[in-house]
Amino acid sequence: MPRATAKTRAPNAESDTRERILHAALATFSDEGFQGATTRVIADRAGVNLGLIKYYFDTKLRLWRAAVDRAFGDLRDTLASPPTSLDADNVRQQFRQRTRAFVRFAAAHPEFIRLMNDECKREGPRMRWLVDRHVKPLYARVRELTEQASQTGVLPAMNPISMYYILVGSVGLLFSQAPECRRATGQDPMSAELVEAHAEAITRLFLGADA
Amino acid sequence: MPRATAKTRAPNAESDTRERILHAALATFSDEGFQGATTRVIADRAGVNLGLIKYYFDTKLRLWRAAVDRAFGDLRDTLASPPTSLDADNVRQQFRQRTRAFVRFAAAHPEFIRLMNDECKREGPRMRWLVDRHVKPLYARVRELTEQASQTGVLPAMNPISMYYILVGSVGLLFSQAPECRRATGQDPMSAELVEAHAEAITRLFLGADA
DNA sequence: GTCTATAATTAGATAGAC
DNA sequence: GTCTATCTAATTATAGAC
Repeated sequence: MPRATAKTRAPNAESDTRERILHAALATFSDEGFQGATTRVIADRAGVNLGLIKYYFDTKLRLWRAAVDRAFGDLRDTLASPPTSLDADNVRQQFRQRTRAFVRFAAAHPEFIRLMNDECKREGPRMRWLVDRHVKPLYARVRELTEQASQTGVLPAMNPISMYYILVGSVGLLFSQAPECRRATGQDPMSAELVEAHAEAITRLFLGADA
Repeated sequence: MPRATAKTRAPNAESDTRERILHAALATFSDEGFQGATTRVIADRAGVNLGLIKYYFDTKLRLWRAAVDRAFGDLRDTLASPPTSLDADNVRQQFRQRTRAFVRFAAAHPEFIRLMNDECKREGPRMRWLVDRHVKPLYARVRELTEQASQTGVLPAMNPISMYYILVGSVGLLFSQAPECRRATGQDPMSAELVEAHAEAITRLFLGADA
C-alpha cells in the first residue's frame, strides 16, 4: 500500500495521531477554507490536543500543505488505475473507465473538490504552491489524454482548456455542492444510484449515446 | 433599469456609499469566504469607514445577505433575456442563447460562482438561507427548461439533477478558477476568445456538432 | 452620515509541566 | 508524545464625538 510520502507510518498502531490530524485537517480545510478552519476545531475533530498540531506540523500552513499532498496522493492512487489495453479503438473505453473512476473518486472524496475550488479561486501563495506542485502535472496529463482522444474522433474537438474545465466541472460540482443539492432537490448525490447515473450521463455526453 | 430591491438608489449621486460597500462585500466574500472576509478589508476596498458597515447593514451577516441578493439579482437580469420565439424547433436556439448568456455572465461575474461554490458546500444557516431563497427557484426553472428540451430530443436524456450540475459546473469552473487557469495554462480564461470558445464548446457538447 | 476609539472575543503560536 | 495555560495579534461589534 504505497502512501504518498508517509513519515512515521511504521508497522502498526504506533501512533496514528499524525494521521488523525491530517484527516481532520483535510475535512476542516475543505469545509471552512484555510482562514475559516481553526486549529482548535481540527484538533477537536481529530480528538487530539491542540499542542500536537505544532508538534507534528509546526504551523497551520504546513499542516495545510500536508493535507493537500495527502488529497492529491489519494487522487493519483485512484487515477493510476490499470491502463488495461491500448487498443486503437479502445481510447473510447479508456476515457469511459477513467471518467467513471474520477466520478467515483469525487463522490468518495468531495473534500478534495471543495479544497481545490476554495484555494484556486484566488491569487496567493497557497494557490501558486498548489498549482505548481499538483495542478500543472494533472492538467498536462488530462490534456495529453483528451487531445489524443479528440484527434481520433473519440471526443469532440475542443480547445484543451475548455475540455479540462468542462470535464472537471461537470464531474465535481454535484459532489462538492452536496449539501446544496440535498436541500434543493431532496436527493442525496452521494447515493450509489446518483453517482452511477452521473458517471453515465457524463460519459454519454462526451462519447455519444451508444453504450 | 430594475434593480433587485434597492433601498436608497434615488435620482443620482446622493450617496453611493451603500453601493460601494455592497460591491466590495461581494468581491471580498467571494474571494475569501464569509469567515475569511473581514469587515475592515471590505471597508477599505470600498474606500469607506468601518463604522459605515454597521450603519448601512448592521451586521456582517446582513451585509453578506445583501451582497448575495445583489448577485442573484444581476443573474436574473441576465437570464431573463428576451425569449425571442417559442417556435417548436427553436427550443434548440433557446438553449443555445441561454447557455451563451450564462457563460458570458459567469465570465463577467466570477464572484457569483465563487460565492455559490463556497457557501453551498457546507451545512449551515447561510447555505440554507441561500438555497431556499435563490437556488430552489433557479433549479426549478432550469429543470423545467431542460426537461422540455430533453423530451423533444434537443438535449440528451439525463436525470435532471445531473443535468443541472453538469451544466452549471461545466460553465462556471473555468471562470471561478481563473487564477488557477492562468497559472496552470498561461492563458486568461476571461479573454473574449476563450469565453466564446467555451460557450461554443458547451453548446456543441449538449446540442451536437451541427451549428 | 462619517469618523475615532475601544470593548469583548477569538485566533495562531508558545512555554513548559508531566 | 501529550497536555494545560498563556501570550499576542486580529476580529466583530459598539459607543459616541463631530
